[in-house]
Amino acid sequence: MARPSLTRDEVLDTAANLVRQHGPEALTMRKLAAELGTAVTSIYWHVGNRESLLDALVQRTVADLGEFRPVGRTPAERVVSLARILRRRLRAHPHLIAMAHERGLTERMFLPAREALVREVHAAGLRGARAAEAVRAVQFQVVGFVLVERNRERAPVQQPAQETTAYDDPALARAFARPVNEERLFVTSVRALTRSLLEND
Amino acid sequence: MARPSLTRDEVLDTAANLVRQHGPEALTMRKLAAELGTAVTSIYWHVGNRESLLDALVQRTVADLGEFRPVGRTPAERVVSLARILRRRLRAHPHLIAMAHERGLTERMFLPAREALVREVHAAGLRGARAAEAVRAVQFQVVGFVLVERNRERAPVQQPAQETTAYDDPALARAFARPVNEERLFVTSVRALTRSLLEND
DNA sequence: ACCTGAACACCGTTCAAGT
DNA sequence: ACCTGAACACCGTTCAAGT
Repeated sequence: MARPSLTRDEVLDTAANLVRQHGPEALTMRKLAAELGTAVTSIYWHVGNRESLLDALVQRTVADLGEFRPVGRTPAERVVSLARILRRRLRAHPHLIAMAHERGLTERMFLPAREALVREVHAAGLRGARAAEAVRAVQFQVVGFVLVERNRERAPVQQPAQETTAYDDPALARAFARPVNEERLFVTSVRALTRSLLEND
Repeated sequence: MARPSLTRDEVLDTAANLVRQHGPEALTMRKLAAELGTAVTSIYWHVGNRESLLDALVQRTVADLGEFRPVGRTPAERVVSLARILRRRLRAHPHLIAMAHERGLTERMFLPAREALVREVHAAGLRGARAAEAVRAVQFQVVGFVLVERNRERAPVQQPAQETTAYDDPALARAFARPVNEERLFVTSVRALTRSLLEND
């Protein structure tokens, strides 16, 4: 006993815990079964297979990202604030990003913020296809940035990358030698992109 | 016989072929050994293990990306052209992007283009830390975009994503319903980012 | 220096059988 | 409707033994 009846939610919860603590590669059907105190095969009845289990995990997490309340006085400022919120929320689930990416669910990750972004782009005076393109540009930018950034974190040695070229610009060489300030680079990038996109020329 | 002596390069070549034809997940040590006509364990002598084999594959491919010759009259135009070249080269190796990413080698992918980018940013009048930041912003943008884009291609059903919200902008709703024109979105994004970054204000 | 087969410790998944 | 154990078809890797 001690196991009244296995539910799909229980499977998902336990799986989510395993992922949170040891990463997605540690989530094997057999370990999960052990954790749940059931036979491996029981899991299959509830979630189909490993792939759809991970899919479900990603979807649940993305759905839980919460609401997006922008701050700032101009639409551009508010877009930047939305980007920062989305980045922070995604980074709060360290494994989500890679998991969603590996499962082809990257796009899902920026859907929660889309509505809020549309509102700001509208406020800036863009409509129709032009507005949609601006929203998509920001979405690709934010999610792409977070993907690259997360990747750098778990990157290996981070070799100096044969910094042979001198560039005739010592300050630039020093800047490249320093580690990247990601928050700063992110804000600079999003601000630069947004400024151009929201210009009504 | 028929196998005079196994070399590291031969292992890498055959592995690269397997990946090109069937994707990285099809590259198992056992299949590779069968393809090579050797014992599985021989491979280990030459390349260490599966992980470093894939690392070597990524590095070799990235090193083969070739030179970057920008076109255009203004630095901004030339930066955009560099971004397009890099994107095209990366997309020419469909599995490279995901492989590099999964291995924490994402950063490697944009090193070949860095030197050329620095030149243009210098030509635009930026120096030092400011120039380095502009280069990095473009690099993150390009690689992030390609990551997101590649991911969308192998994405599942591409569910309409509960397009419940009406937005009060039918043209925008239609734009979101249409598939993304990625080349166009890419150029728009890079151009927008570059324009702001290269402004000397 | 290079190659081998056997063995270990894992996987995900299927399926017939149980209650 | 739900759970089980046994079995299948894979993996990557190690290691002692060969030449």
